[in-house]
Amino acid sequence: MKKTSEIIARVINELFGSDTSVELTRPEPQFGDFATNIALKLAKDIGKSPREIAEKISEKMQGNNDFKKIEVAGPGFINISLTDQALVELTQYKPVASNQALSYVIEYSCPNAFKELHTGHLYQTILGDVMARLIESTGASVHRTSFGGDIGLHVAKCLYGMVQNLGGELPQKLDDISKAPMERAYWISQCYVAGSQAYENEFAAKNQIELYNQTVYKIHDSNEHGTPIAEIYWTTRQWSFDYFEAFYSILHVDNMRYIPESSTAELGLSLVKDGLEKGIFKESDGAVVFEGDLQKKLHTRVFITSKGLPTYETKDIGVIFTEKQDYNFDKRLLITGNEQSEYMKVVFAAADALSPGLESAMHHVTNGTVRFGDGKKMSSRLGNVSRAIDVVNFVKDRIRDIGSQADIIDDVALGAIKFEFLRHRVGNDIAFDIEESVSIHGSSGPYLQYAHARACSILEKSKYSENPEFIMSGSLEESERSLVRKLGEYNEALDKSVNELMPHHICTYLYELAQEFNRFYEKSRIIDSDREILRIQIVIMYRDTLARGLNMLGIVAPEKM
RNA sequence: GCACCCGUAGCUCAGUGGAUUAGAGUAGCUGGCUUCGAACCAGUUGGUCGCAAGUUCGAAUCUUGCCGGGUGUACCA
Repeated sequence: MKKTSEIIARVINELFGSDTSVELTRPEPQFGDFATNIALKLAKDIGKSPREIAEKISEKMQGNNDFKKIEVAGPGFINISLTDQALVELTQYKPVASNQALSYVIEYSCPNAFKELHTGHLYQTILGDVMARLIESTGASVHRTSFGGDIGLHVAKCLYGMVQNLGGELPQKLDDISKAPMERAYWISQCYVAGSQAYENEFAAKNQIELYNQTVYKIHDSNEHGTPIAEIYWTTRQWSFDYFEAFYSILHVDNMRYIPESSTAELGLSLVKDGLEKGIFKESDGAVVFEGDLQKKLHTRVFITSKGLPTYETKDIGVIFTEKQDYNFDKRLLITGNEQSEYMKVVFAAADALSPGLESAMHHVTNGTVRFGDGKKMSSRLGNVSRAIDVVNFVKDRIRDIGSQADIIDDVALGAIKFEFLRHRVGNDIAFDIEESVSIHGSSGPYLQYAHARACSILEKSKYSENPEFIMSGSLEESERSLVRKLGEYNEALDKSVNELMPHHICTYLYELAQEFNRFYEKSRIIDSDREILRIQIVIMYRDTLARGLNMLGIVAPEKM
């Protein structure tokens, strides 16, 4: 594709002396393999009719070995058909690792300690993992981080609930709780709910919880481990971290470094106080604020409260600089829900004021919220529907019902969940219909996994499947050509996903690819056909492309299912 | 009030740094398995791309104004 666009650019330069980059699109197959509207774009500058320009360009392109046919269509589109040989070459193209020297930080998932992961975390963890894979594919070194609260009111509420549950500040009683990370997390979350309710309803509890809030800060300040309440705090905090690890491993996403808020508050606080002296921050009603700017569409936000406590803003400043110190990132990608979009603009602007240039190195991607397509059905079957683990288990059960082989149920269930989340454009809300997501028909993870398994099964039956070289003699038949053409588009879909940080392009592509294969398969006999050698080569390319795409999405491509 | 995001077929979504005849899945209807895995394929029904104006040879896509939905708007995280 790049090669073709360069050829056209050169031709334009020779004809009209202007330097332009030529963008090619993939038109309907009947119009050719590539198309460009460059003539229409040039018409104004050159002062000739688009059609005339297109004719000249196409004339000059004739005779190139890669092109079978070049036509001018409509108002001045140039439609290009490649030779079969050139089409096959496109499938061989490998993208170059262009970001080898760059250091990336990508922060996502970000659950609070002492809480369970909900559906939003599930989505974001999957999305962030794929974003990281996409960036890794360009050769950059990627550091995955997750940032969350291990201090604050929610922790105090939880501590209160735990103490009630244990019958006092009795850390030794924690031994009676399950050893399993998921069950421990469940217990902690139950305590949080109880503590939360007590906070709302009981005056004495509210006072005690506010005391605990102070206590937790003190525990950190003095690194206190001796008191019973400190012991409960440190132990269950670790349980929380263990639970995160356990959950990420269920999802088969790479481990990330969890940066707790307690470790960034101090750094953030000192940076903001420095900034206050430099006039970056201002005092207002006893609080330290970053003043908004109507032009830049920033609103004013508090960084240090009038009581001297750091807000989330300051902790976020802390984590930015922690990551800068530890990884010296060139780019920092942050993924959060889109409700934080305005908030984060302010934090980024403040960070940039503290260290000029930082803002341009940071990029905030916001994801939509996960809604439930059929709320009624969900809640009756699942109870608490917002828990991530319930969604995972539900999908596993459904996949099991369908009758998949036991050893790949987890892979298929995860494939279903991941694909369902990833096929949507990032930023849009996701209507998660759980029944639909486990569907094995249509645009789904299991459909693609099945497609892969089927290709593997065909290859197993042919004696030519070990042949690594693509040998082409003669020309491609129509159904072969359509599939080869589609195979060549993988790299374009990947590039698009990387450049836009939009994984759904790969999803769309893989589904189209599988459909194209199924059409080919209906029409063309493979095994025992006189074109078996050629067709097997195409199936190999197909299987590999499918596997590469699925792996990029963090989905296992099974050989059997 | 102001700011940001969204509005495409009954439902779920692609397509939105302009382009040839708006596409998929799903639901409905029809046809195709003694044949390489039918978890499939083919055909069909279904759309004034929220509304209106503007820019252009050309707008789902860009601009403006409305309508509708969501979110955010200083001491919670």
